[in-house]
Amino acid sequence: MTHLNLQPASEYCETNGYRLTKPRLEVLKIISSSAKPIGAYEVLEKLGSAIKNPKPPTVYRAIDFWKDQGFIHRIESLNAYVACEAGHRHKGSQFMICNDCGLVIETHLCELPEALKNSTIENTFAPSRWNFEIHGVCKDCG
Amino acid sequence: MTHLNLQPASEYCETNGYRLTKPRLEVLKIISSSAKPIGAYEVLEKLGSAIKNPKPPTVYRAIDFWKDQGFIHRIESLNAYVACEAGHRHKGSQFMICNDCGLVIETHLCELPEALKNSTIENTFAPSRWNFEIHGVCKDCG
DNA sequence: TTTAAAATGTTATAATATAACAGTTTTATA
DNA sequence: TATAAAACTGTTATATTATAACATTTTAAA
Repeated sequence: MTHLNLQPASEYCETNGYRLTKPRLEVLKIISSSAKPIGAYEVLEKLGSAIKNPKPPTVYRAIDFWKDQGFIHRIESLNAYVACEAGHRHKGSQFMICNDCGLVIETHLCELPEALKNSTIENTFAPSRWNFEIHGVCKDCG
Repeated sequence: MTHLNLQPASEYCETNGYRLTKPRLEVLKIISSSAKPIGAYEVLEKLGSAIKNPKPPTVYRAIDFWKDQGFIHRIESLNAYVACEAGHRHKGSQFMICNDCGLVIETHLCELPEALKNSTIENTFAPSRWNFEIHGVCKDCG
């Protein structure tokens, strides 16, 4: 268990009129408890101990819900999901992914880096969301 | 057809002792000719007019080959592939993806942006490759 | 308190990707 | 130039990831 504080999610649902249902709660627990990004079908397996014979749509719905609300992120290069470390909605995500041990470090930027901002302005492109995935080797593996 | 200059790829193979086989050539042609990122199974369909009854592994092998050599990139958030616009190997990719029309603009950075570099150094993480995908709206759609 | 909205349950299937192994083509070397 | 090794392709099957479609249940609102 890395960081299992479900209160923000719970409060968020309360405040915004979303239901904190059992599938949602359990899926968030599973993803938040995972030290590493976790695949949807691994979540599904684990979900089996809280919910009787769950099916893929149950997992994907909950994943989509939390993703939309910014509580989890999808690591595109791994087809896997991680709990957001920031605990708030943000437009962009940055991850450093260790190719050796699978550790993922989320870094926090509130803005697009200048170099990219400049290039988007040059191209007159209006960015709304972004996802940066940096692969490499973490300090323990390096 | 956006930019169908196959000579660099051909020369690259020549120089490095790789074979420019029919499946490789045709797959590169198809991806290079596409104005938008193209999915593997769409490549497979198109490949049917050059090669008799091709199968997924044929496409994926060629895709993996060109990807490894840096001639094409995978857009992770779209499960699709584009020809590299830089025409050289580079450690990182940056894309701006229009959510309206699907246009993808590849931008060229030789280095990680400072803001990210700093955060990787802080975390003592050694980056080797990266992929940045920025979604938004292009000037024609905006 | 019934109605609408939100959410789940369930079955089936779509979309993306790879494993495994036989066969072929090319290259290197004897 | 014969032959062996390496690189590459062909083919069958299947794994992995994700969603469509529709019936049912739960909750909130009128």
